[in-house]
Amino acid sequence: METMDIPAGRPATEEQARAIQDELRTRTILGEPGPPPGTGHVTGVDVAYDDERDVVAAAAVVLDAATLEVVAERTAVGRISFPYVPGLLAFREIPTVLAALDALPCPPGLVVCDGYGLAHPRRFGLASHLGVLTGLPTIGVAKNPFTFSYDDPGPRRGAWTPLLAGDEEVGRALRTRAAVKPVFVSVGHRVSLDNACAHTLALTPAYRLPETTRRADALCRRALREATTRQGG
DNA sequence: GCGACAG
DNA sequence: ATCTTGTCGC
Repeated sequence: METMDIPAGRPATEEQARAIQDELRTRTILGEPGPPPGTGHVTGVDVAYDDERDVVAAAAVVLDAATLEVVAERTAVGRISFPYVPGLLAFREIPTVLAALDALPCPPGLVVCDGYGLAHPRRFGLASHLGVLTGLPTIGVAKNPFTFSYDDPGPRRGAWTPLLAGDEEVGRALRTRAAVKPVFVSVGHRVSLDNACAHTLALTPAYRLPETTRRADALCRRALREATTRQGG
């Protein structure tokens, strides 16, 4: 992956973190469609924590978008740099995620985040933040609606409804499995909402959550277990 | 002021 | 996110 040219700056306070979000938000690109689903690479990133031991492990798993087979995977381990604060998740996850992405031996293509992008109190969630820092196309696929509202989509796979912040559409509740709770898709950087949903459906041939997320989740948990297991556990 | 609140 | 046993079902 290429080097980032934007100062990330680890905030010391929540106030500083919000100020960084407000500044970086102006660099978000929302006018591009993004890569077509089913082509190139699609990469899942996820993070696992051991707060007790102050250890965090991130994973990046690159899939072939056409076959969903694993092309490459890397992990990174570090210390926890920020507490979990709703709306400031990126500051907790991104340092280690960047390290895992940087270690990849091939271009990540589209990056799928476990969380939100535009659907965020200041319209700058984890996926937006990661996209701006790396320049890569990113989307967010979350398991919960956070503070946003939505009407339940129809029962068919592919059905969706707007995810709303008041009257503003910040994402979609998308049904990826028939009659199963929807996922919550929002754009990060350089991808349209239509395309983000198409990618999400392409990544969910068998389960509610994208294969990228499932692979990255399993891998970062394993990395965390191995990191803590050979220390003091 | 109180509760809710991505992971 | 993480703490945690069994259990229903394909």
